[in-house]
Amino acid sequence: MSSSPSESISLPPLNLPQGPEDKFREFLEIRGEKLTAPRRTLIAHIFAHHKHFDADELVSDLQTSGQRVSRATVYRTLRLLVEAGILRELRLTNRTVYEHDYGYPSHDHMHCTECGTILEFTNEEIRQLRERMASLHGFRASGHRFIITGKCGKCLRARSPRRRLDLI
Amino acid sequence: MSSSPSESISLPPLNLPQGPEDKFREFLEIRGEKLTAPRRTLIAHIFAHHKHFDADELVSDLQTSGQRVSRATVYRTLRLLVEAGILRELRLTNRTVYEHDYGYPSHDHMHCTECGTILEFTNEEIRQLRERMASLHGFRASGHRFIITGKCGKCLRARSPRRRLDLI
DNA sequence: ATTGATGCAAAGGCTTTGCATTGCT
DNA sequence: AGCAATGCAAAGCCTTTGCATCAAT
Repeated sequence: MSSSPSESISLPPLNLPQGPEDKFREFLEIRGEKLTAPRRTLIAHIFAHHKHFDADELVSDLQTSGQRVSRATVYRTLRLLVEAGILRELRLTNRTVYEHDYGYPSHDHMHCTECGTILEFTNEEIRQLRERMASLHGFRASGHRFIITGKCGKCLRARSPRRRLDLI
Repeated sequence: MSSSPSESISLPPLNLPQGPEDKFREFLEIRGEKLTAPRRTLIAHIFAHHKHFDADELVSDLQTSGQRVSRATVYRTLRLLVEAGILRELRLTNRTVYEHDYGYPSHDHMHCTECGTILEFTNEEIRQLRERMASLHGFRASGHRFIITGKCGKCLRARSPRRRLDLI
């Protein structure tokens, strides 16, 4: 068996100079806003796991774990966390998911159109390419999205099962 | 004055072995479906201009030009055109736009977060990188999205106007 | 006290769908 | 005739917003 996970493959975290909550507090303070209880609940929850999630999953996960934050607040807070550079928003074909940004190495994604798995990978060339292309066109890049779509190994194997007997 | 256009910069079209309508007819025939009058209206309209557009623009552009196709049919047809590989769907931050795919060279995008301009560019390395990354992770790539976000030259100039007098 | 945050429910976009009607082949 | 497409209006998602209430400084 390979060790390939099924939902989202993580990269090793960076060493955090400060936790995401601190970072959020700082962000809010600058804008004269507050790190309230619901917001802390959310950030704690989000950083307890490393996975891609959408707003709805967040709401129901919270409910499951006994906590509760209103849907409106979840949406409002997600937006803030993205603005703060703590979460990154990823618009996939069917849904919008979020992932950790702060304290996590920059990376790109492969998205399996079959099972929905999101795989993360890093490659330095992409950023270089982006800078090169941007300056070539008078652009100043602030970010990029590079998403490879296709089928993951698991789905490829499932679809064309290449039975053992054929190999005899 | 530079020659930079404002809405979407086009690449030179490829030589079409068959027109987009033929391609669509072929696609539909295989599925036992029909190239009807509304569908022809749509495809003619879409390929009359080369620009990025969203569903709503398409509806109103049609109305302006006296033609009329119901919103439902527009949505249904757009979906078919994407399935047929004739249009490509691009999910930007705020809206979903479509662009010509069939008969048009493959390319990537820069998206100005300031004015919304979409700029197209080609670069061979991206595809190679994509294949390399995919096989490295047991993936079979079927496509990719590479969107560089930032500010276009025009907006950069507008923001920091660097007045002529300063240069004297 | 004052300012912002929360929760609720309502409102909004955008997109899809059920269904009766129309139109091809 | 028979099957699929259209148009309309209604329904569905997901997300945002108005507003009264609550909380924290």
